[in-house]
Amino acid sequence: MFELSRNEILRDFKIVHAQGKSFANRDLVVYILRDEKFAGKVGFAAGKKLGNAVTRNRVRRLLREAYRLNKNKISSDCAIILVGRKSLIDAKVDTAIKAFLEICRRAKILL
RNA sequence: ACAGGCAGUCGAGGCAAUCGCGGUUGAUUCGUCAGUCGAGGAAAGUCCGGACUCCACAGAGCGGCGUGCCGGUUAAUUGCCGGUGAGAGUAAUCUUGAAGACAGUGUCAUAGAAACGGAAACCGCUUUUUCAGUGACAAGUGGAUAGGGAAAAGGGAAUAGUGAUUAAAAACUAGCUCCUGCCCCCUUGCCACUGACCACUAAAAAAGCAAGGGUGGAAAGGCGCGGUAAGAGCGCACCAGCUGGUUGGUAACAGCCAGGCUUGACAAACCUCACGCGGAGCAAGCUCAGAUAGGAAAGGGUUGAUGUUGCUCGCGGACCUUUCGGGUAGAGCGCUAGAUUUGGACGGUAACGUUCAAGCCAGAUAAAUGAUUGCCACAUACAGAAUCCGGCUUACCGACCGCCUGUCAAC
Repeated sequence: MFELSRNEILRDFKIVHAQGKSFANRDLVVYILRDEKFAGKVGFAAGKKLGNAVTRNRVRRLLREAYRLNKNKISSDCAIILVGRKSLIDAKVDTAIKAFLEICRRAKILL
């Protein structure tokens, strides 16, 4: 029930990024697009500003974990992109989860 | 013990539980379940070299690029190993971009007289000439003085004669002697003036010098003795360099002998010489599927489109460019069993090679290693595979092991 399989991974980043609504706080940015075509898909990103490949990998894994543990609290009719920010580099999973849920509440996609 | 040098090893700290990810194997009631493997020494920078793929068969010349002591090693290299020269260090050891500067062209700022022409004279050293000064001195001229010689002249005494006769005297004459002594001559010292030559000093001119000073990164082999007017490889000894011979070494080179005496640096300036290099790169490239779909229009094309390297040749030989309107951007192969990993034996100083045994050790494609909790020694740097290997370079917390050198102490 907490799995994250291959076909849940988003491929069409450009469409979601361009057409989706964005929500942000101190720790992350979330793009949300309600579309049946991409329903239930998710993508994770970390820009080059965050640092080298190791730190970017770490941020992506944090986002992945935050989504994985909470995906059943979210409506599955939309595509989501999570983008990490600098404050997440040294953060623990708790802060990422808090930030993610806070944004979901604002976007009204919580079940 | 301290100081130093060389070479190497480890490194998401480990364990447990729960949730989760990629590959793969097996089972399956096709929902899943179980097993197993899963980032690095640099995965990095992309600086070299290859493998592999496509481009005639990978070709020729010019150009271009690279390399540059010698030998070896390798698939190959700007790598590595061994050696030589030079430099640094007491030493172990380290550094080295190390062909050619009498084939040519060029550069050497500032300073300095002069920066490669066998050049250049600023101070300086030396010779000659001219002029001036100083000193010393031969000599000359003049002056005063002293001594000597000679001696005009004067004077005195005595003598002789005349007088000169009886006897005498005055007077006269004579020479000798004595005294004074002009002019003249000689000598010594003194004073004044002149002063050849010599020495020194100053100036000017002409010539010689490359020793010394000074400038500079560098001043035309170094240093000493001789030599010289002063100097100079001008001569000699030693050292450095060059050329030739010879011995050793595969060679770089080293040793010895002889020679004439000597050639600045820069080639990471152009250049010369030798050797090497075809180009593009896994988004290479191949296959399948799919789309009204092997579209349409214009232009150029076998008198050569286009490709092959920048140019020329040679080779191949039918498409190419632009615009319009669309479509696909999915899957598989390439892709990980290899110049492979570990261990041993043998050969080699070594790099490395040969061989035997055992093993399989990431293969993703929005891209897999994470999260939480607890315990332990409590502390983690640089950092994340994308076709693969061999090197180089750079980054780095902390630790460990071995060998070697020097100093001190003890024996």
